[in-house]
Amino acid sequence: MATTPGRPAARGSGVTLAMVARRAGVSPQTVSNALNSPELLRPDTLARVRQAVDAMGYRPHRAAQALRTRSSRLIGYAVQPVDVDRSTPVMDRFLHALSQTAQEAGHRILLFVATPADDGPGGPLAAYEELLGTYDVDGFVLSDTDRGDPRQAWLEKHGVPFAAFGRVWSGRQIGDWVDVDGAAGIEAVVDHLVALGHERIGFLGWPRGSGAGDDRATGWKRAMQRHGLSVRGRRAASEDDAEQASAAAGTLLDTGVTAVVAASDTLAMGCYRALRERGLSPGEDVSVTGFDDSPAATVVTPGLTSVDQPMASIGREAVRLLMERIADPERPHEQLLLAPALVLRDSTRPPRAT
Amino acid sequence: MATTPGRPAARGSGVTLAMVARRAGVSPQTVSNALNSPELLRPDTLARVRQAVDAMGYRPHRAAQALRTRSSRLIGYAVQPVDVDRSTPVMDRFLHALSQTAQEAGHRILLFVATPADDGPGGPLAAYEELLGTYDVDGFVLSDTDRGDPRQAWLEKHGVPFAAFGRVWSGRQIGDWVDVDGAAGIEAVVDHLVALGHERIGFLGWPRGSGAGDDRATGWKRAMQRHGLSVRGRRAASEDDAEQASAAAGTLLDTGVTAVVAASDTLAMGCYRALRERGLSPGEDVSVTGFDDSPAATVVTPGLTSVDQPMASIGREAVRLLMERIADPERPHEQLLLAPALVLRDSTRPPRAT
DNA sequence: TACGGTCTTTGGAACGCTCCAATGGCTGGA
DNA sequence: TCCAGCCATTGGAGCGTTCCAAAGACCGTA
Repeated sequence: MATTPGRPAARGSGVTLAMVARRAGVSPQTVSNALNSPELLRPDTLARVRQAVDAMGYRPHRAAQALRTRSSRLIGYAVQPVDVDRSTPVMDRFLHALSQTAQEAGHRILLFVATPADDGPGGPLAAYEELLGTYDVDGFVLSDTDRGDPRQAWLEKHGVPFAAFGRVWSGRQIGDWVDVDGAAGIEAVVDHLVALGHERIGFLGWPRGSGAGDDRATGWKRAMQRHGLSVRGRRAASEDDAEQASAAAGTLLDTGVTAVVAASDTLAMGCYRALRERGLSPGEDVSVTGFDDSPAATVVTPGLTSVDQPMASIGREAVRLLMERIADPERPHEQLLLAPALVLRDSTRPPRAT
Repeated sequence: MATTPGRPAARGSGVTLAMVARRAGVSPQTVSNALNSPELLRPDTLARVRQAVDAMGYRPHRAAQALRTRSSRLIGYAVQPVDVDRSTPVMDRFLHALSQTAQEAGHRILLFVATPADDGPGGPLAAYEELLGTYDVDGFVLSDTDRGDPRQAWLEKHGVPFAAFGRVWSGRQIGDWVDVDGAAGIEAVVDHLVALGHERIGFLGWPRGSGAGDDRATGWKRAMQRHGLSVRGRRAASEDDAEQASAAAGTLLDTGVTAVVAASDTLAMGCYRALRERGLSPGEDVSVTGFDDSPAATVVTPGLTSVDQPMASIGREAVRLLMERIADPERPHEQLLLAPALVLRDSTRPPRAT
């Protein structure tokens, strides 16, 4: 009679294990077993307990479980400050996949802010340490891993389970990660352009030194060489900003390229701008491609051919890797490289007849 | 000696209140007081306890605190499925502000997925109910509130603290919320265009029925009337999709408008497309404005004049409202309307000489 | 009827913290 | 000297769960 079944009180049912036990005529431990190790119970007892559980709208108290089992079933994820959104145009999709998968595995995502720079006491790891110190989380999902990122090594050293979106860019590989094969994505782009008839294909990237950026540049170079095409003087670099990119793209265009492969959608947009400033039409006069398949790619005219990172799969895999690591800290590391997908739009067409 | 200060073990210090108490020569309760109600202690005792705390690297165990105080210090936030990203182009900023503010107030954000549609058992509220039943969260932050959204009423009825980003669009106002004054934002846009010399200003919105969309349309109408300008036949509508918007924008352009005010950046991009299809130049031939100041607005050519929603402030205020509601469930409701900021770029210029 | 073995259920304690009520020390006034 | 009154501190219990070890039920066999 405590609560109507199917419509438990919102704010915690107020029903405890002990109450259910009394009603079912068993001990609290048996109710606990009914929920956590049903195979231990005799079928009729199990049925009786389950009925009591349902009738009373019982829900276990997470804090009590966490205290006893020393596991919060929470996964920490650091949200990046906005001004570092360089490589995070589509993080919504990632976060959703993370939450969804975690939830299906009985866990949830806990957000926290961590300054990636060394400011704040204790450096960039202070926030991670804090969460662990209070037994707040069972592990972490990392993203935006960068060259010289201290996090993986630190977490591994302290025996903390984690899974990263992004490989380790310098030194030996550490821990479990999923990443996108950026080089392969760019190679697919080049192959596509070559199939259309392009030969003078430029690359507009970021300044050397960023892991993902150099990876993408490698893909371009590799594909060009595979097709026997020259890369000399066909490469320009700019920060990830449309205005700056426009200038860099200009120098590329002046070399007479018929297509520009950009390392990000933002850079590609800079290329659009450079073309328009010259009275040229993106797509028609010079083909342009981006990377990320951000909302801007769909919305712009002409639609931007881009490389779609499978964010949902990445999120799913990251959580899976973490769950397995938590279940078995000794298992061998797993490292996944996912292939991105080429999304064709109007910005890539056969070159103008020369 | 348990742990080196400044470098506590990562995985929970392993130090408990009782250990600190023993070392400081006081009772556990006194240590607890030192941390939670320092004003109760004699200064010298406080100092002694604090020293012990620091020396041993003590951190309270969140689960134990949560169990005893019946408060998890967690705030639930439902991440939207990606395909419903209509009004969520810049949620990253919002989430960051949420996390940051919550963290400063000693709370954290817990993500969960809730299908907004009625699918799944228990309808759209099942996920909220689940979180409450297990005492997982102290309250919720809502976003993407829509006409007929059942959440506010349900939460209020069950006495659950919450704060919404978005007013209640139908019926009486419920609970605490922050929202952006979309009408005012659009009015500012119109004022700006009028100041440039425009008179034939069209509005490209969403189909009637969405709260935010109708609000923005109202702003346009109000400003037009204030300036004594006609709105007849100057309004078109489309789903939030560049391709569809392009068609709708075309009909507007055919009426001879010199400027188009769009209800979103995506719609504005559709307008760019319609102009280009007609061999016209956005900005030069027809001024265009958007709403959201999404990344696309910066990146596109010409840069899109848009209305920036102060996502950081919204997130901050939402958490503040929630914290105050938790602290005092009886306090009168607070409802905030924040003014968005006009961001001028190259897409708005004086009309061509007629 | 007694007995070893398996399967099922139970009792008690413990996780680490904070609530509540009560203790003891101290001061100042009668 | 004694006691009321205040302040700082303490003891004990309990939040709701699961761990561990042990008890009981039940079976077939001797």
